Amino acid sequence: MAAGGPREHSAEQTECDAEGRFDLRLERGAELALAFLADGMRPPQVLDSAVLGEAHDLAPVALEAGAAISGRALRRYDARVAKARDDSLGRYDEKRDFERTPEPAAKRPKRAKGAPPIFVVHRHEARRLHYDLRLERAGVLLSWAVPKGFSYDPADKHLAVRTEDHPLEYEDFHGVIPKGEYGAGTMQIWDRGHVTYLNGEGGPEAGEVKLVLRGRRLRGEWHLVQTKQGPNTWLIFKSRDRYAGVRRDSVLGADLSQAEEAPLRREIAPMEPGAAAQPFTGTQWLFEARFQGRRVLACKEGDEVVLVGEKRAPPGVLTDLLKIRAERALLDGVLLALDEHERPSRTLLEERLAAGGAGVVFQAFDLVHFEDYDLRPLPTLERKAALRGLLPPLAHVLFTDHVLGRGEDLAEAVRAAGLPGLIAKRAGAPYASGPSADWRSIEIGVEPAVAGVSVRRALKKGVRERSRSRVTFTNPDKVYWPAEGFTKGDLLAYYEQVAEVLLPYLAGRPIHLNRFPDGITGKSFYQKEAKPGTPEWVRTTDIGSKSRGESLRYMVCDERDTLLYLVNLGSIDLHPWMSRVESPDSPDWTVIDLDPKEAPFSDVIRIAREVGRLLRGIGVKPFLKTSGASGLHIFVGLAPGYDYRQSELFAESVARIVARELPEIATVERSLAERGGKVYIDFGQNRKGQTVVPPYVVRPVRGATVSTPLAWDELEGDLHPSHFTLQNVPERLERLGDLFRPVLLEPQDLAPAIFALEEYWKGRR
DNA sequence: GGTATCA
DNA sequence: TGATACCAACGCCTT
DNA sequence: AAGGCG
Ligand SMILES: [Mn+2]
Ligand SMILES: [Mn+2]
Repeated sequence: MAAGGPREHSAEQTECDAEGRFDLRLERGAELALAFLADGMRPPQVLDSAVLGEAHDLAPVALEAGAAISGRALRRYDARVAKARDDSLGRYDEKRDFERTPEPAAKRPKRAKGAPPIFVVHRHEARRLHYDLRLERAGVLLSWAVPKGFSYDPADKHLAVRTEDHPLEYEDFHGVIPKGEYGAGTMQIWDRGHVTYLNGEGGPEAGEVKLVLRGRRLRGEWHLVQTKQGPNTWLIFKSRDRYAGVRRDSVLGADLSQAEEAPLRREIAPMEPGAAAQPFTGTQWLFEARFQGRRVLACKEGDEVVLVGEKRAPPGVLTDLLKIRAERALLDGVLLALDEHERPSRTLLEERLAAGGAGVVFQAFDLVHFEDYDLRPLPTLERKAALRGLLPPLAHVLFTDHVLGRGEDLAEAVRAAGLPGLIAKRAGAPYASGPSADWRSIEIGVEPAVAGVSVRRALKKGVRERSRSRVTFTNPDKVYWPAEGFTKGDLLAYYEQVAEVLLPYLAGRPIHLNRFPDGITGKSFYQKEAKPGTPEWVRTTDIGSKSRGESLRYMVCDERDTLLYLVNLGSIDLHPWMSRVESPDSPDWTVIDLDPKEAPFSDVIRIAREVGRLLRGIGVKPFLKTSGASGLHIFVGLAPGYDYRQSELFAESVARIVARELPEIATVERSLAERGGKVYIDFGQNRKGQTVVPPYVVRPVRGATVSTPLAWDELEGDLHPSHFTLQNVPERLERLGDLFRPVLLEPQDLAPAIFALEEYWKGRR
């Protein structure tokens, strides 16, 4: 093309200009950053104080020295500790007066030769709560103090301070160490079991220990790594294996301490209801819906999965069973097939089993055995918690949820859903064989299900209804998402469900509405002002407007009813300010918004990783979520007192640095035409009166996607915003909790980060 | 989506 | 009473 | 002053 030459040339020109501007703007950013440090922010001490903050209770010398002395003091202290440990247990004896402490003196008893080494974790309520991990090696217990405890999320790296070796007898010790003695406070055995060293027994000396732990809380592969800080400063984190994933400190997130160590026996007689009953309410009981299907025990042992006594095992169920978080497990449940109304059908089940098993799912409701433990002695509630933790999200193996106490409410919901009945289970009862009085079958009169209302939805809805809302819902059947068929009622039901976790991100903040009274394909409009006719219980606040001189009466969504009112107005997502009425000029978070427009989502992922890496590198903890539309949001919670200018400048510096590091795929260019298929790193939302959607709001786009907090290690190839919708986010929330909550609860100081960012920038240039 | 106004 | 009209944001930047 | 952008 004739015009190709000149156009190419001008593109080059533009790029040159852009590069030039980048540098200039970055310079300016750095200067301004310095300027507000001078503005009275505290001097930078974050890098060392972060370490001290973690370690100071465990390193008395560092504590005395105070924050100012920083990492050097720690290293000196560590060196002394290391030297003193030359005689492995010498230091242990030295610290203790055995006339006063109940702890065992070091005698080095012999263990049976060839016995597998053990580990024990003490929960130690000393000056500060911590967990002492002790590993048997060469006749002593190597010990680490872990202040923040353990996490099954491999992204969580927790400080572990190497402490003096303890004698083997300590594995059985628990009790109270008297005041004035070393480590005064209560010491409990939190977990124990066997350990295998994956990289040999020399790991502790080499600065890296890879372990497999087999306990009731800690299981699977863990990794201890010595840091550069000093010989006693280590990190412990979960390695990736079948148990890894969620942030919790015990495998399955359940208390298995009362389980009985035993081999797996698959030929048990399943527990049955002892008698029938009418719907009732009772605090000792939990209630599950009863599904029409085929009762079966599912067994996994290594790579072998079977449905006990069922020859026609559906392949989808079997492959899903391979994915549960256990080497060995026995699950109790029913095989079922759902018709087009999501209602289980026996005839359909028989048909589908005969046809090879497609469309058949296993609805699990109990966990009988897990790894080395017979769970039958555990209370029903604990077994269900274990089962919930055992199951990652699977298409063919599903968790049967329950309600506590309110059997009559569930009966209502179940009746509306067209299911045959309930099972009541005594919450504290063990798992028995055969009929038991601790399970009761509850029949309810079948009523034809309301057309179009799915079983799951009806169950949730019915059980939820209790506190009368002040909001009357209009047009609940209006279709808001034509492609998916989701209605305004679905949207309201979603928000009712997540209100509790969403509200903290809305409370106290003026709110902008983007209303879609005719669904996502209809016309929409923005609204800030509370119109006359707004219920008097909706909180409002007057905020001056520059362009029109007068002030506007903004709404503030403090409560659940306000939320539902706003949603009923046709608001699909909600747009709260980043600052609150009480401090309107001080944002509570900084956001970096990644907008792909044309760019592939894999580019967004790469850029987000880079932003995360940079932020962590300057000492702040970033939080990640999907925007719900097409991109990602990275949030940093802010300590009180920063203004929008500082917040934006910080975001701008980060955005420009990352755009410069990934020039092929990232840009800070605001004009769509100039972006050229790159991901837009938008820092400009950090202004007063601008908004970015908070987590858990539904977006007015195809798929009814939800802005969903993510763990950083979910940033992988097949991640996509479309995976998180109004249908599945409540379940995810139930499973993972609110990953974003630290943004509000653990706000961070920007000043040290800005200083570190400058250092970083200078070093890079 | 809600309200005012009109026939 | 039902049908219909009308209304519901803004700041900042580029051209 | 108008249009783009979020
Ligand atoms: Mn301790
Ligand atoms: Mn965005």
